[in-house]
Amino acid sequence: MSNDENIYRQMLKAIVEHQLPPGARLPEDRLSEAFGVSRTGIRKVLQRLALEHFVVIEKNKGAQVNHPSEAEALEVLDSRILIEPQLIPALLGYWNAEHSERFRTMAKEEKYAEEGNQLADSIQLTARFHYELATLAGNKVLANFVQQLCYRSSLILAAYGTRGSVGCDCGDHSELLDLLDQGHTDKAQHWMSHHLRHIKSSLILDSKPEENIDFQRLFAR
Amino acid sequence: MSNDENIYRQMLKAIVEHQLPPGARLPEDRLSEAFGVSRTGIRKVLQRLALEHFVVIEKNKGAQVNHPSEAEALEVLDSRILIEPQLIPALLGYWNAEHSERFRTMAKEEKYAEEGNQLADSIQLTARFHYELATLAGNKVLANFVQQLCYRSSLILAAYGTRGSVGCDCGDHSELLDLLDQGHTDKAQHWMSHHLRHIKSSLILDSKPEENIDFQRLFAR
DNA sequence: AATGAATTGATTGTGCACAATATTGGTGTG
DNA sequence: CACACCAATATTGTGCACAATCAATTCATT
Repeated sequence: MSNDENIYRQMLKAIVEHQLPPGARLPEDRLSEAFGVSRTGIRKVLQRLALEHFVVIEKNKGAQVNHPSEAEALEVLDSRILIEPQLIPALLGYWNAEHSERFRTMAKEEKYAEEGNQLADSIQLTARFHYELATLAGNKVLANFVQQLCYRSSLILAAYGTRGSVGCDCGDHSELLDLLDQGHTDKAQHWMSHHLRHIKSSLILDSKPEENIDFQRLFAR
Repeated sequence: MSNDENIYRQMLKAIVEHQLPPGARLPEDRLSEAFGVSRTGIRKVLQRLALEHFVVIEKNKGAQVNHPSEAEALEVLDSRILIEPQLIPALLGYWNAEHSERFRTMAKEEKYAEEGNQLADSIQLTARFHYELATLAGNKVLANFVQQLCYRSSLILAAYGTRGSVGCDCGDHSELLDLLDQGHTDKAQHWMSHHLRHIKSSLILDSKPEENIDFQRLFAR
């Protein structure tokens, strides 16, 4: 694996696992000495992360971990609600016992990680479950997009999640696997939709003013 | 607008308008003197275009305009087929006479451009119609993705399109606007789906070996 | 004491130079 | 003549230095 790619993954991992909280500044000097490369390589990685909305770069002010706006948070979840259930029919065309086995293992590990309060593992496994499922539908373009949305969801949960819950409390992912094993397309789609809506509605949107506070309106006489 | 952004747009424009054909090499030196900036700025733009799949960068070999594989072409169209019709319900929630007016103008310009064989304008307007419609659905995350898919579709048509047709021959976009004006959600969704499937099926997939040409087989005696 | 200007320090933006790598054409040898 | 090896050229990869910009503190003035 190329060196850039390596740095990229480490930073992405740190962000989605909530090691680097939303809003954390990311000075190029510090990072360059941490990874032992020059600023050139760091900038490349930061620009990529910025395009994927994991960091934001302000001109002449540098990069910081993106703190998603409420609107962005809702839109990411809505995107998943629109796409992921739609992938189930294609997915079921390929579904077999081997896949079932693999995902059940993953769901178990995820459950243990959550029960054991292993935040990082729990986050990774929750995201992986969703985007590996998406990958099985056979469309790489969509699968990559879903993967990004899943990682962005992790970041969103860092900002707006109920502390302790990094994903879904409503039962666990094995319920979906049961439906897939039984070939219940409609029910599986419905489950997925409900599942994502549940996550969306569990976000704590306390309407912090965020950016661009409108003082005109706030202090209108 | 920042200088980088300006260069980015010019290059993207050149690619989607088929000025730079799929497979064209993009040497950094040449570009840097063309735009009057150093290679640093060019590399930044090229890396962004690579992430968005408009160019491909091979390590130590530089960048060239992406020549989408058949699989990629089909996946991009399938993605649009899955997403765009689903945006119609949300879209209709905001639809009004003003929008209708704007899009009808656009559809007319598009028609003239196509009849006048103004390839570049025709391509731009076709793409814009779709992604501005997507924007109206109110989800920026999805709208941006659709926009990318539309531009990638332009590139795909450069590689696999029937010469002369850069979009849709099955009637034109004003048909959709009629359905939207009448508030026929189902019919509008169906039209969009049909429209995109038509474009997909019009691709000429002649199974060119593409990359990694198997000369063994090609010149087998 | 409060306000505004100026200086300092830290950080990012950009160009340039050199190192690393791939490709092409040539050269020598079996 | 065929083959392998080597050299030359062109192009990309990476680090570094300097310029530009921003934030904060200090200083001067009223």
